Amino acid sequence: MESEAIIWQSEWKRLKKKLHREKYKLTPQREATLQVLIENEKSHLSAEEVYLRVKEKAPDTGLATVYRTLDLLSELDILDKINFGDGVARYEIRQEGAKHFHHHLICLDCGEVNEIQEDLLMDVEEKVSTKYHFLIKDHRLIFHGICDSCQKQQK
Amino acid sequence: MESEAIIWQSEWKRLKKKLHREKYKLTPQREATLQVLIENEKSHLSAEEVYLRVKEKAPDTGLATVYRTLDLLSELDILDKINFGDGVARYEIRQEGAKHFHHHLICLDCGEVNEIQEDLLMDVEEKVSTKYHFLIKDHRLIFHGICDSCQKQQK
DNA sequence: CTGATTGCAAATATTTTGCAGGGCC
DNA sequence: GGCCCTGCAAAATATTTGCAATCAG
Repeated sequence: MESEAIIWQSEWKRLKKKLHREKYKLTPQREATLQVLIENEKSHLSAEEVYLRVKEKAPDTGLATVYRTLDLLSELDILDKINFGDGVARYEIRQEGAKHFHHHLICLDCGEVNEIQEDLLMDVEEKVSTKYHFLIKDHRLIFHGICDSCQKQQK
Repeated sequence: MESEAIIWQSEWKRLKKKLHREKYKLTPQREATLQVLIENEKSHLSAEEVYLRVKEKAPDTGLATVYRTLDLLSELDILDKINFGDGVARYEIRQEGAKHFHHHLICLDCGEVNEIQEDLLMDVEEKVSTKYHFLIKDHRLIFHGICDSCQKQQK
C-alpha cells in the first residue's frame, strides 16, 4: 500500500531528526534497529528477537549493541520498554503525541498480545492525581483474560 | 494491636487450609515463606528479599526452595507475582475476595512503590470486555510519576 | 513407608560492563 | 586527534533444574 510507505517514511524522518537533535550518531546498527522496530510496530519484540532481525540487515551487529541501542532509544522516548511479567523486556515504537496511550490484552490461553488504542484512563488519572497528590507521567495497563477466538474454541 | 494478631491468625489458618486442600505438604520452609509474605504484606518483596527474611526463621532454607515455594503459592493464587519493569519479580499476598484489586504508584524519583486500594477500573473493564469480546480475568495498572514528597522537595 | 520436598551446585537466561579497536567530524 | 560507538568476551543478575538425601503425612 502506497500510503503505508509514506507513513513509514515520515516516521523514519521524524526519528532520524530526533536522534540528530540529541547529538547521537545514526550508525548502521541504530538504523537497522530502528527499522526493525518500525517494521514490527505491533509485535512487542524482545531484545533477542530484535537482535535476530537486526542481524539480517546488519550481520555484524552484536547483541550488546542492540541492548545499548534499545536503552538509548528508550531514554529518548522513541521506544517504550514494557514488561508483561514473563521475565523478558519488550520494546515498541512510541506513538507520536505524548498522550496517545494504548493498553494490552494478554490472552491466558494462547498468549497473544493485542493492543487497544483508546485512552481509557482520563477519569482515573484525574482521580488519582488529585486524591494522592501524585504527578502522573505515564501508566501501564494490562488485562489478562481470554481472547475472543479462544472463548469460541472452548465451546 | 490485638486485632492485628487476630487478623493474622485467621489469614494464617485460611492459607494452611488451602495448601492442605490441594494436597501440598506444609513444610517449615513453606511455613516460613508464608509468614514472611504475610508480615510484609505491603512491601513488594523480591525473591531474594523473601529468601533473606526466610533464612532468619529457617536458616537452612535454600534460595531455590524459596523460588519453588513462591511459584507454588502463585499457582494457588495465594500470591500475586508482579513485575514493575526493573527485571525483578516481586510477590505479595493476594487479598481475600477476588475483586479486591489494588494498583501501584511508582515514583520515578525516589523509587518508592505505593498502593492504592480502590477499584478504579469497573467502567473501563465493562467497556473493554464488550468492545473487544475479551473475557477479563485480572488486570495490572501501574502509574509512573512523582510522589507527593518528591514534588515538595523539588520546589 | 513413600512420594513429595529439599539443599546444593551446576545450568540457563537475560542483561550489563570492560576494553581495545574503528570510524566520523 | 578526540570522542562516540562498536564487537567481543567476561561479568553480573535472576531464575531454573538435576539429583541424592531427607522429611511430612
